Order: sequence, then C-alpha cells, then structure tokens
Amino acid sequence: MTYRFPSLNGLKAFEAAARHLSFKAAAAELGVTAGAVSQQVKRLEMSLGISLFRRLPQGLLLTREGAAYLPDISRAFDVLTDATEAVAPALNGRKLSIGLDRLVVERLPKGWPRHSTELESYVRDTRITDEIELIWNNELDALLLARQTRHGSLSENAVCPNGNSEPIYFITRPGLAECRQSRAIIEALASESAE
Amino acid sequence: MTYRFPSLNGLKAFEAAARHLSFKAAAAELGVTAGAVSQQVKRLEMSLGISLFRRLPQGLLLTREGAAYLPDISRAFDVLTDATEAVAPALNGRKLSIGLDRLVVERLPKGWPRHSTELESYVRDTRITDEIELIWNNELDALLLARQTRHGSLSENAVCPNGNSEPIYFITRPGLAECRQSRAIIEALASESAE
DNA sequence: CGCGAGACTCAGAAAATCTCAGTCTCGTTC
DNA sequence: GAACGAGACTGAGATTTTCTGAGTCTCGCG
Repeated sequence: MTYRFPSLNGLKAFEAAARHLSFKAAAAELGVTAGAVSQQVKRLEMSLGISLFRRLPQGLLLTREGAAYLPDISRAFDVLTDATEAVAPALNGRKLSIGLDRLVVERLPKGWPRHSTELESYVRDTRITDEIELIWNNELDALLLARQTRHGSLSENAVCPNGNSEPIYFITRPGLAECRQSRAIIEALASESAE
Repeated sequence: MTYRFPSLNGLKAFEAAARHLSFKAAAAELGVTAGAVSQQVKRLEMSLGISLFRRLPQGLLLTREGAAYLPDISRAFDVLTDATEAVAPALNGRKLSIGLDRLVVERLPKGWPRHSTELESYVRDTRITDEIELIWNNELDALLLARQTRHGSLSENAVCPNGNSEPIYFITRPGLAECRQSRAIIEALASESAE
C-alpha cells in the first residue's frame, strides 16, 4: 500500500485559502506571509496539473475542481486532528503521571504532590515503581528516581532538593522534557526542603 | 476553524514504518534512507509527547498509542489519495483536451489528431476556441493558437511546423507543460508538414 | 489620475530534511 | 564466547524546501 498525494504543506495552504477565499487571511491563520501561501498553492496546482483557484481582481474563487477538492481535504484534516487529539491530548493543562521509587518517596514531603496546590495541578497520579519501561509504554509520563539508571535516550534531569546534595533524577520522554508541567515539577523539587 | 496536527511528513514516515514494522522497509518505500525515517518518527514522537514504537532488538512494535493512531492516519491518507485521484487523475495515460483556434485548424492535417495513432493516444478531444479562460477553468488542458495572446502565467510554447515559418502557440497550465503528453503533441506539431 | 488592497515575483535567508559514515545492541553462528 | 550480520541510532554537513521582504502589477474606487 503506497499513497499518492501532493505536498502536505501545500494542502494546508490550499485548505486555509479556500476557507477564507483569501491568501492574505490564510497566511494570517497559518502564521506566515501571503507570499508563502501564494507559492504553496501555486506549487500544489502545478503538481496536480490543474488550477484550484481563479484569481479575479475582486478576490479568489474556487474552480470547479477546487470546490470538489476542498471538502475531502477538510475531512482528512479533521480525521488527523481528531486522531492526534485522541492519542496525544494537547499538553495544555494536562496532568502528568509520575512514578516514584521507594527512596524518593521517603525524601519527599508527606502527601506529595498534594501538599502543594500548585503541584497538584500538574500531577495526575503517582505510583511506586522504578521501571523505565512504563515510560516507553506511555503508561507513565515521568519517573522520579533516587539513583541513576540506564535510560536509553530518555531525558534525564538531576535535581538537588534544597540543602541536600543527593540528587533526584527526573526521567521523561524527550517530548515532555521541556513542557510547562515538567519545568514546574523540577522547580518545585529543587526547592523542597529535605525531610 | 484551525487544525492542530503534527508534521505531515512525520506522519508519512510513521504510517509507512507502522505498516512494515521496520524503518528500513519504510525508508525503501518512501525512497529515502533509514536514518531519515528514524529521525522523522522521533521528531513526531517528540512533538506528540508520546512514543509510538517500542524499539526491541527483534524489531519494532507499536505501542498502544501507536496502534491506536495508525488506523486513523491510514484512513486520512486514504481520503487524501482518493480525493487527489478524483480531482487530478494521475497523468499516466490520461489524454488531454485541446482547444484549437480557426486558423490553426486550417493549418493542421485533416482529421487531426486522429490522423496519427500516436497523437490520438494523447488527445482526448478538441474543440474550436481561443478562450484562455477555458484553461483556467480546467475545461481544457491546452490551447493551440495561430497568434500570440496575453495569457498571464500560463506556459507558452511556440512551434514552427516543418517548412513553415509561422509558429503555432501551445498554451497550457504550468503543471502540464512538461508532461509526456505535452511533449508528444509539441513534437508531433513540429514535424507536421504544412498543408 | 492617484490610492489602497491584495496577489504575484524574485533573490536571498532560514529552516527542515536527507545523506553519509560510523556506532550500538542484539541474536546468531561456529 | 568471539565474530558476524541486521537494523536502528546519531551527528555533521549537504541539500532541498519553505519563508521572508521588498518591490511590482492589476483592478476598483473616489
């Protein structure tokens, strides 16, 4: 099974331009300049060998082909966004699942992360474990370990809680390393006073 | 309406790799190196914040998320290919519609393009007209004109039939200018002996 | 006739992507 | 259990794609 379709960026430009019937508006939506959209659409038209828009002085008009193409492209985009949202909900406001090893649990304040209203809003649940596997499985978002571990290409972040020279290791998938949630947790850990 | 989805090239790599459960095979299918696929998938995983594959020594395995994601992505790709095929059938073996102006008709052999079995397989139909509009409408693929015309950014190709110093102009959409069909027609025109 | 809006074009800048060469990890073979 | 092969990974640099920015063009309007 091998698919034939044109440049996907071109489709994005086409879809937006067709919705707005304006390259300028489409450009604003996509966060690029109008020239970029114009070029993308032109390239798409060339690769398809048909024209999708009629350029009239009053503005754009879809050709018959363009009008026929648009709904299908929109539908495909819907499928993509829905699927993406389902499998990887936008990080906005999502809480992370954290695994803690036994040693770490002893070093954290009682009731962590519930002891802090701020932290609570970043952490969904915790469980006691040190299995790196669970991160690759997406069953956990991150692990807090008291000892260093082999972790392949996961992201590791050593944090020394306030007044303590023993670091705690924050392990997570690369994609989560830089998100607000991770930052907040690491920062909170750094300033936890040792028990 | 604004869509959220990750790099579309990354999705292409993911889809192929997931079907083959092999980056190497996916790379072969996509016509790139395995390293490129590996990088694309990794970037996709990072942008989603989840892992899609488990990398085992025996090969790849989809994670639960990867497995959930795949069918939707495939479906979206199906929609895209079908839509594209519907609106712009692959040029392979497609015949062009040509418009001829009156003067050109007089200068072509009787029964053109039927007089040549080769040409016949490139031209679907002809009609007498000189309206550039019809090309932008996709109602015609090309125009053969005896006189030069303003044609915006359409592709123009002047051909002098054998032993004739008056050129015939072959006008078409940019995307069709270089295809086999256009080339064949232009070449045939060049060697038509004048009436 | 001058103006404004929006699309277009072209060159160069910037970013994304690919290749290439080399590494690493396993599993297999002898 | 050492050598080997397969396939995935990595990083640097090359290549290709895409974007920007400035300037042009067309058209409608006052």
